[in-house]
Amino acid sequence: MSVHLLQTATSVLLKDPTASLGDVARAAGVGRTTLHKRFPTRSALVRAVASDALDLIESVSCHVDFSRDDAIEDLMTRLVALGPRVEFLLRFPGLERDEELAARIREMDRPVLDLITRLQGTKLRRDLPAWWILHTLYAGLFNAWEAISDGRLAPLDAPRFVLTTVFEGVSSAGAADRT
Amino acid sequence: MSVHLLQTATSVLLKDPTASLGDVARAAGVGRTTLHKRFPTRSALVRAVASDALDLIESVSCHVDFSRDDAIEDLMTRLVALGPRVEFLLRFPGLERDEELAARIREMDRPVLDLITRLQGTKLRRDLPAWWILHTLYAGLFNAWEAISDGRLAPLDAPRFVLTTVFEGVSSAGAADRT
DNA sequence: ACCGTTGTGAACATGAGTGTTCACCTGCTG
DNA sequence: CAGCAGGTGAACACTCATGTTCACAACGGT
Repeated sequence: MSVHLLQTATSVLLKDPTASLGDVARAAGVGRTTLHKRFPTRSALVRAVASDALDLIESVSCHVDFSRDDAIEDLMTRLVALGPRVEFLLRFPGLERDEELAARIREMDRPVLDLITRLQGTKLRRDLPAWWILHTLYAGLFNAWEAISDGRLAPLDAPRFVLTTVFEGVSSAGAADRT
Repeated sequence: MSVHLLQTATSVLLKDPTASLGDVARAAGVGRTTLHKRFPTRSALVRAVASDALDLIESVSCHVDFSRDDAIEDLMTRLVALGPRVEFLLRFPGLERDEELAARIREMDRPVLDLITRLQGTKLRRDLPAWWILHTLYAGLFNAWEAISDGRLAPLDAPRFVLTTVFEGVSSAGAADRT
């Protein structure tokens, strides 16, 4: 019930961040009054959607063994599968102005940043800052989600696309030692 | 005068897509009435800003020799320098619903897509679709712009970051043949 | 000095989103 | 059956962005 409401709100607000609460309620098949009862204000709804996305990420990242060297591959594969629910976090405008959410996001990034920094000793290049690599990973996720929702990319192809692109790049030089 | 107005509108609307016309006018140091006189409606302003960004891109891409093999590097380097004015195009929500703008964007993408397809015969990997490579390039630009506006990345470092990351990836395997 | 242009502030009407209340209905439980 | 929790639509007041009009000031050209 309530979870379906959040899912609907996510997709509606993601497609049009200026959508009215009436639009959200109608899309979810509930009355606007009911929506207001569960989320008193618009910002409360937005916060709930974002918080739900963060919960989703946490529930995924706690299954990842960050001590393994292929932790990034594992994490990315799992994140790709989450799709729009999480895309909301990176895309919804003005979300970063909520200090509580921003803090949770930073806290969520920390283990990944640590992992990247550690792997820069072995498999990751050292001439790029860890934060840049992190953002590159996110950008790859973002690309995949967008392509999937546009129908251009099959969900099952997505992890491979993201990982090969981010790790090996689009130059054919890197592709040689893989084929 | 009018160009400065568009620049201000770009940055204000980029920071907060829901900013009111009053906010834009105040940031530009002009009266709201004046803004209304130049751009009768809000959507007219948005379209003008987007159109300005497209003009900017066209003025850059006409200096690029698309027959050269390093055309992508050239194009990316020039695009990175444009910064927020163009970021608006990729970021402002609902922009793709304007069919005229969408058509101009597609038309703008076409020569780049052709270039990518051609280069997939030589320097670009063939196991990824051209559109994916294009979006990966855009994602790199996006990352750079965001990092620059956050103050984390020096504008002069940006082209190198984007190009090495997109072409060679973040894995240290590709970095070996460069160092 | 006159006049057209351009920008400005003030004021107003309008519409939409929002938050709230209320009366009513439904289904479940004791 | 009574009571209660949860959902619903209707109606309301309120706020705010928006678009419009108008009168006034500044400026440049004639």
